[in-house]
Amino acid sequence: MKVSINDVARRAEVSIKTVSRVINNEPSVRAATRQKVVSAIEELGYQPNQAARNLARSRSYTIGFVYSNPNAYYVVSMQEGIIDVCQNSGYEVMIHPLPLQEQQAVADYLENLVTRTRLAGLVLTPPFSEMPELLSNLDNRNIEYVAIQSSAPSLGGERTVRVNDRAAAKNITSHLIDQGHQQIGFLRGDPTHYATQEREAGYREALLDAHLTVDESLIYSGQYSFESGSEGVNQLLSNSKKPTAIFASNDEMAAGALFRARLTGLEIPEQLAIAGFENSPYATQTWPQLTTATLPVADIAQLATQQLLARLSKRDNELDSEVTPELIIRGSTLPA
Amino acid sequence: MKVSINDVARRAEVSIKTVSRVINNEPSVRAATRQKVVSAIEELGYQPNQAARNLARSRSYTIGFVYSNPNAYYVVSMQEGIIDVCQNSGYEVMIHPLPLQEQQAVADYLENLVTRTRLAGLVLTPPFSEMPELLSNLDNRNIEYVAIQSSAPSLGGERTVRVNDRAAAKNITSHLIDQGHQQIGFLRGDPTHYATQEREAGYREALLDAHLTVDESLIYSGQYSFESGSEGVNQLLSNSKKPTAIFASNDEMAAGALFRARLTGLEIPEQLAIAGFENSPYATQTWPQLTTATLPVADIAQLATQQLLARLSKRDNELDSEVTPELIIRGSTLPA
DNA sequence: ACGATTGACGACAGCGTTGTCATGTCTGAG
DNA sequence: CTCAGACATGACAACGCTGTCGTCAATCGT
Repeated sequence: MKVSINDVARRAEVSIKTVSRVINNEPSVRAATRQKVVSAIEELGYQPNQAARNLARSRSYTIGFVYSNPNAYYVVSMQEGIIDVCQNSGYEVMIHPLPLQEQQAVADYLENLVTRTRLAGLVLTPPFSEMPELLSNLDNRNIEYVAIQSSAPSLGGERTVRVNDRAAAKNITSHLIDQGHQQIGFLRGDPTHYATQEREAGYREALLDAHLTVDESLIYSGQYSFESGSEGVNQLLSNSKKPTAIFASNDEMAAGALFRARLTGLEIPEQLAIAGFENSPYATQTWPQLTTATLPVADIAQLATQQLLARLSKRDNELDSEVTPELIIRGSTLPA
Repeated sequence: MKVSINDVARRAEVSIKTVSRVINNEPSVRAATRQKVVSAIEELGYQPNQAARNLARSRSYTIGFVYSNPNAYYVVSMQEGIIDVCQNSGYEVMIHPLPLQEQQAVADYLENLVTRTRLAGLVLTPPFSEMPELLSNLDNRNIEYVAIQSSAPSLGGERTVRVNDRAAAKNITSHLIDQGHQQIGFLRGDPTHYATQEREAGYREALLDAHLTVDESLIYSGQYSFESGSEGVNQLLSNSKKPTAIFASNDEMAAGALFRARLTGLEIPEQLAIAGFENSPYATQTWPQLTTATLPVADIAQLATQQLLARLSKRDNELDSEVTPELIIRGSTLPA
């Protein structure tokens, strides 16, 4: 049932250590010997025991994915990207959804986690990846991580994959302006995410670039949820100055907005153009479908994981670590 | 930085073994001694090294979650439920999304995985949990698991949490009948899931119970996707005998159906009633909202995990392991 | 009051690897 | 043909914990 390195050694008529060398692809093993060992391993169906390796090397080949995200699609895509890279490098993934708490508490929890399980490294997503104290805490405690964040803050220096939400938000807003809109409403997301500020900044920049003034009454603060999108459009439409277009901070809000706007009897996009952000499944399941920016979540996850693994094995990593979401134009802003 | 059991022992002036006893809550430690050790542990911030424990006990405290599910919401809910239980029992969770493959290949992969990482057990979801050969394979190889499945097959005997999809589907169909519908269309999901057959069986049973005949031309085979729901309703409506109500095998299909039906200009539910299954986010994001059955995914996950952990620690588990989704009636079948 | 039991603890040997260092073997330069 | 020096291999001690068993003292029954 359980075959150990010992059995392999005996079978191949070499020492345990030589088997170990073969397993780890170390040099200094004659080809013939290596072959003997490889055969023995195959014949016996030997699998190295991870726990023993971890103990001996006092490090593990498991990384943790830390998140606190209400959005299932995002979480799953992230996981897929991470696993994808890990599987090709012999790493395993442990998931750690965490409730939102004080940075200090999170840091303590993570340190505890890492020392207990000897996690090799962490992949952090917003909001954790954007908590400055948390990151420097991890730095101090010598915990490897990579933080996925919006471009602006750029905390954590090298250990970062940044998403240029601002540029993308600007592109979307500019697209609306190009369509002739002058009164463009903005549905802000949860203010505890940095992405929120970035998307808003992009919105503002686009308006300024087009020499339009920013009307604060056209900005509504929501929560990235369907409900808050719906509520937001409701409020903006009751304004004296009604928007002719709305840019929602994510697709879920945009879907909510669209839902409510159509309830009110508005034609989309003729009477109200609506754009989202993220290109989540929502974007194609509304009518009309949503103009949005595609956040290549799985790509980001892969990039982040590659960067982390590279650092863990002390390889240098020359991968680009900034990603700009791409504009996708659909019916919700462009009349058929 | 790294404090070992040795340091604690020295500090508490006891033997290593006694510290071990305290950590594992073993009896035969005098209260005073225990207290000394506990203090030492706290003062030093000691964390037992999992790898070493795993090696010494030759078993691990990590369970694997094995799935292959296109539905993000389901996957995440599952994970939440599992983690919930695990955190309270000191277990960790490793996720293993798997491509769909031959049962033998999956079994080999899983065995490999388990012997390599010494995973304590597996939580299997459809379709893996419903592959008879796979399950018996795991049985033979002495790999602990719990399989979440529709009630009918009941493979794997005790190691199972069953969802009574059939009863729930029957309830939904009966509800439609109660509303006076006689021509009820059915959108079937991916035939490789057992759930698919169960839901269809429930649909048929309800019709028979009401002395209605099952009209095969009112049954469309789809894929659990939005697109296939849309396509399905399209096809059923082009029938000579048009349905006045449609029961879709999941909410995503129902949303697709609703989307298409409204495009065609039909009033929902007046001209066409639509019901889904699962109570996913889709169900509340359509207009009108979907009548559906709530599959308490997180509860199921918890139940399954509890059962697995109970078995792992050789405790007896007296938990019920069958769950029937509950009917939720909303606007898509009930005029306001 | 005395042997017999029980309870509290420690010594020591693994668990299955890897790292270090010593040993033995081969190669090529002189 | 000889002898560094490079290469190939093995012995042995960790890694940090748990299981087993032995020891000793406190407790019990009679």
